[in-house]
Amino acid sequence: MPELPEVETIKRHLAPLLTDNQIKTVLVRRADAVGYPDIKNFRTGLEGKKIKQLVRRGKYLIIHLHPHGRLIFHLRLSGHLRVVNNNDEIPAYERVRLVFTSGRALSFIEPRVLGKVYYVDGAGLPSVLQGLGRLGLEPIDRRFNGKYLREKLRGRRAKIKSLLMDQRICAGVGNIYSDEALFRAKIRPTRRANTLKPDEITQLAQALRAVLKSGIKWMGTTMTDNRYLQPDGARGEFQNQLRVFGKKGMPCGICGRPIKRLKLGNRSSYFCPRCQH
DNA sequence: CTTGTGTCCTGTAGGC
DNA sequence: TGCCTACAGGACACAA
Repeated sequence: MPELPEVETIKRHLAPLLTDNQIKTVLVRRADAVGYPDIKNFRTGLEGKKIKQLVRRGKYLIIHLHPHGRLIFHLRLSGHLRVVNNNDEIPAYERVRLVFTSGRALSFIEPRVLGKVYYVDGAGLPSVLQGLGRLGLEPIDRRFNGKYLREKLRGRRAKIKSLLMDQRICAGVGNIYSDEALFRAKIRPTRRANTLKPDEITQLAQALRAVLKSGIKWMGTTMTDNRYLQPDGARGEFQNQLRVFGKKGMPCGICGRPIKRLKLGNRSSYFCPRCQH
C-alpha cells in the first residue's frame, strides 16, 4: 500500500503519539505477521522498552527503542498502523498490538499478512531484512540527481519503470509515484533504460523528487477504496494531484487523449500515449 | 550480474 | 444469491 510519502506521513503522525511511551505487553494475533525473530523473543525483546525515536528509510518505518533495539515495520500492500485506547474494540485484521503503560496501544493491522513487523536487537540486520540494508538513495535526498540516476541506469536494458521501482535504485518509489514521475518527465514506462538520453534522465530525477515531495505535502494518496488512511483515519489528498494513475480512459490533462493502462510484470501502469515517448 | 515471472496472502468488485 | 475471475500503494526467490 504505502510508498515513501504515505510512510512518511504515518511516521509524522505517530512520532508525537508514541515517543516516550513504554511497552507493557505485546499481543501477537497472527504469528506470520512477525517477520523476525520468533514470537517469544519478539515479545520479550519488546516488553519494557521505551520508544525513543521514529525514522523512515524507503518504505520501512523504524522505531528506535530505549535502552536498545529497533522495531521495524514494512506495510507492503495493505498494512496500517493506528494508535488506539487499549480498551476500545479491536480493529478488524489486527495482527499485532503493542500495549503501552499509558493505556494506549499501537495496532498493526494487515489484512493480507504480506506486511511484517520485526524486532532487531543488535546493530546488524537479519537476512529477512536484507532489503533495508541495500536501499539506494531516496529521491528526496539532496544527493539524488541526474548524475546519480544516470550512474544507476547505465548499461541497463530493463524497462525504466521496473528500475524506478527497484529499491536499490530509488528507495521508497512504488507503483503510483513511478507512473506519475514518468508522466511528468514525458517518458513511457516501457522505455528501455539504455535508450534514455542523459537529458531525459535528468528530467526523470527532477520529476521523482517533485512528485515525492508533493506526495508528502498532500499526506499521501488515498484511492476510492480507502486502503491507505492516516493513523487518525483521515484520507490523504495526493489523489487529487494524480495525472495518470488509475485514470484509464480519462482524458490526459495536457493533450486530451485517453490515458492507457498496460500490465508490466504483474502491475498496472498508466500513461499517456501522446505525451510520453 | 541482469531480466522477467511466479508466489506469498486475503479481501473486494464486477460479470454472468 | 452464488461462483468465478481480475485486481490490489510490495518484495523476494527463482529460472533462463
